[in-house]
Amino acid sequence: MHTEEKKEEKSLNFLEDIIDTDLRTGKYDQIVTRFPPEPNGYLHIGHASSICLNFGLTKKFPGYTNLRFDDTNPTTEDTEYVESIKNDIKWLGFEWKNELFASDYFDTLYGYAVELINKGLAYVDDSTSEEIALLKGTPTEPGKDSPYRNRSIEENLELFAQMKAGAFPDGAKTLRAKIDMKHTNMLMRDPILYRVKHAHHHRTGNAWCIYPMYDFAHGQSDSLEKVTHSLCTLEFMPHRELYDWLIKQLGIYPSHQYEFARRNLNYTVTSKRKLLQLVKEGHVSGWDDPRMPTISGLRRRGYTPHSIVDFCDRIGVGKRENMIDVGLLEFCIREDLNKIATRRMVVLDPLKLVITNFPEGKVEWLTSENNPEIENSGERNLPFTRELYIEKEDFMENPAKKYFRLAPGKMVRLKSAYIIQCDEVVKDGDGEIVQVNCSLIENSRSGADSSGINVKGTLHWVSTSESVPLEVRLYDRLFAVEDAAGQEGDFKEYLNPNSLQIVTAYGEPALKEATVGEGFQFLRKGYFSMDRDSTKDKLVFNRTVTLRDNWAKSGK
RNA sequence: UGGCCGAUGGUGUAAUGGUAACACAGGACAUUUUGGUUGUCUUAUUCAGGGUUCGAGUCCUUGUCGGCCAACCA
Repeated sequence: MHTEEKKEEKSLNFLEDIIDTDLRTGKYDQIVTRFPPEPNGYLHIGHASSICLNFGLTKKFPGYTNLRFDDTNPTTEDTEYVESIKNDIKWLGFEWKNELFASDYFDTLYGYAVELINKGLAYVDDSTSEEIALLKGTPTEPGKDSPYRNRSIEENLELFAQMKAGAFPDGAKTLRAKIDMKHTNMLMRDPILYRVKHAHHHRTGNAWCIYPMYDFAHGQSDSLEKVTHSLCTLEFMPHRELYDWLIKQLGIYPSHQYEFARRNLNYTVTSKRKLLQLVKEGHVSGWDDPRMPTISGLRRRGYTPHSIVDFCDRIGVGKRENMIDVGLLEFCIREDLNKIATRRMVVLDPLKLVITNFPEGKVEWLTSENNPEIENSGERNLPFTRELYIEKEDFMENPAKKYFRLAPGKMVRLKSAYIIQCDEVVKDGDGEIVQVNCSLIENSRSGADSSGINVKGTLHWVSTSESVPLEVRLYDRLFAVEDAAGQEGDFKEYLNPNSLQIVTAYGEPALKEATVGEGFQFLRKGYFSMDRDSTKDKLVFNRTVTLRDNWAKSGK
């Protein structure tokens, strides 16, 4: 109850405000939104924001959301993308009312075009692409009429029919709206409605050789579906005038377009074109490479749907250019995983530690909690042996001030095990530390500690003999700069060369039970997710995100 | 020399003419068998000038800065 009240008190964003007004004034009884991806790439975090917006609105207000594929350009689109898009939306936890395709409307759209011709509002243009561009003018200079602009309705009808029948090669003719070549909005300067494209379409096959342009498909599709609020990003703002013009001339259901600012994340790029380039040129392993800001990449990285939806809620929606700190995304996944991820101990960069007063060959089974945040999360068994691995960085021969890990003569606790004291440092011929010898304090076992000793540091550890080797993929940000797309030159020059580091790590045996996609907290190291590359003999884990680390932050 | 849109802490989002708020990030302390978590405290904000008003982040105006617009892409 109380939380619901709180929710209602939360102020509305500008779109909710519009909808709230439309509903209260009785303009609509319910709203209809749609998520309209083009199936020419995988969905990314920016799309997630749009999905949360469109579907979120119809969760909050009466109405529903359709999924509509904007598949009007057969040369770039593919069913592979259709499937991945559907999968990602479902994974995020949203359900669409109707699954639709702009290509379902090709017949209707053709009819609309004929209607415009009959009204003297469209004509067939023989100009080449270059000629059209030339006559179009520039943002500061008006355009000029095409010499084909005043063909008779009959001639236009005949030519358009021939275009459809396949009488002309690609690019030979277009159908254009007849609006105003001097219009200040470039999109109103006789926009192209249809182009000739002898291409196989992923759904209509070879049935068509002319395809509608975005502007002649999107608004009409919205209208046919009775979409009330058609949300798109800011760069489509100039299209709204054409959107409204077409609806008015055709006299069809008046959907309305509203624009919001697309979300940009720093240290990555969110442009399907650029992401496709990274995939095609092999800078990443695929669309779902864990470094990619795609939904599938984030999923493989170990992000949960909840964390992504939460992130989208937190960043909200606005109308200004923005660059969101990826740190917020990381906060969201840490917060989620902290509550749900099972704890395990894994040493990523091993240093051998010998407990000199512990018998050789003996295995003592200890227990440790699976998740301190969950009351009844149970515990698992941990094998403790004479030889252990600890993290290299958890030992310093000459400790810095305020370093409370292991150092000569110092004591630390081994998590869920004993307090140990460092007695001796062993080095190789090069002076590298290869081993530390310690002794354990007799009465200090976790849960049965009567030693009375208090130590500041607690280290994670694994048994050298009982642990399992793991491949661990340590991911870092894809780009070295915040805004790679906005830099001079090729954005790929700014890729972070150290975005992936692969190490062999040693994990406690309980990790053998892990399943693909399962998320863990590797104690003191971060959150990790088992990768699908794992086999029975080789377990692979992706680092989702590190833990917050105040010690590292303080500069050590 | 055009048109359209925008400008609130470092970042993102609120405040709908009436005390500039929330989250993240930053800092400090406490707690902690994870330098995690948690708790408490804290730093920092209305692009600039002019106007309307008892009162302006909000309205008007000028300027500045930023974004978008000249694909047979969406």
